[in-house]
Amino acid sequence: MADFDPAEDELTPPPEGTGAISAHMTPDRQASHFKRARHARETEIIEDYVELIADLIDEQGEARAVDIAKRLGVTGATVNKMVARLKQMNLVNAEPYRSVFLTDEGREMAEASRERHHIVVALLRVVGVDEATAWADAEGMEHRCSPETLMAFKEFVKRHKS
Amino acid sequence: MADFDPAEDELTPPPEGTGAISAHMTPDRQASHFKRARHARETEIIEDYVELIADLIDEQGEARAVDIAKRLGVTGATVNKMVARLKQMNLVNAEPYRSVFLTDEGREMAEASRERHHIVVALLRVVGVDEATAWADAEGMEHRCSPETLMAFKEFVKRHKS
DNA sequence: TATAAAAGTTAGCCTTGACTAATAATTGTA
DNA sequence: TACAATTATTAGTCAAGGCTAACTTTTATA
Repeated sequence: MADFDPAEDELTPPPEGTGAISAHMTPDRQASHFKRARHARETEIIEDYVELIADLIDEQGEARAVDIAKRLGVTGATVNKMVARLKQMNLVNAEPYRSVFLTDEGREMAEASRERHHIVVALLRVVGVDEATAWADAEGMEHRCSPETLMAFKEFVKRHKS
Repeated sequence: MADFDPAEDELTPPPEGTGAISAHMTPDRQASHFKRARHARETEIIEDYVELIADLIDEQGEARAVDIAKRLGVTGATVNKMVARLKQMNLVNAEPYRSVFLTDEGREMAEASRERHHIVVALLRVVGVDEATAWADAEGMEHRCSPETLMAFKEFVKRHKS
């Protein structure tokens, strides 16, 4: 978690051939894409936890470790460790043997994440992906879309739905 | 790398509310989405390496560790370790102090990966994402699309490109 | 052809995010 | 209320994928 420097992350202009290098796709620009991807991998787990905690609170009034574990398909021990990390990041409040709550910051992240999730699902639906697949694939794609892409998705969906 | 069992990966039908649980989105179905996502995270690095090696071979006739490192934005030591792993997976052939070559299996993976990459870029372009952003975002999204979604993208692009 | 520069290798360390197993606390119920 | 079941915590392990530093091999050039 210390690999991605937004300052050096200039968006890379397109190559011309197969996906290969060109005058525009220099090695270090390509490197910045990969750094961006690595950074996304690191943050998406955090976002998944936070979004799920928000869902549980909304549905059941509280987010218990055991439910988080069940829905993520991991063990309670893993959840416990992760919650400690989220707490340290000031995304959740958690006391021993009590369920987990979101801080303002955490809720903000959850909302943002959830909105992205929905936009991606909507876009997939519009381009013809069936609903089940859309929900399955959105889990993952949502973390890799820049604000620009999400905005484009939103606009596109608005213009094309129904 | 031993978490995802395709056998239990039934696609999850959609929920109805905010993204929350419903009769269709049972906890273990949601868990399978997250397992799928974790699996994708594990394989995408492999795919990035393999695709990049293919690019380098096509462009320069060979893939040297130093060039791989430069384009991925990692150190040579990291590349070395990863190449050893790729070799063990029978995706590349590599001899000490020589550059890296793809096995048939590796080239197959590279082609598939590259094709997915291009489809995603094309889809993004069609829905209005600018070219630079499309290339940046495709790095990452390409690994998270199911065959169904890619097929839908392909069809959609075919129907909509100017 | 020496020798310096570049590239590759190896060893050792770190963090993340999983796991299991053992233990402790809480909760529900007979 | 006591006890059983559920839930949470802690400790220790593992593999992946990064890193740096030291060293070796190859390549290029003075």
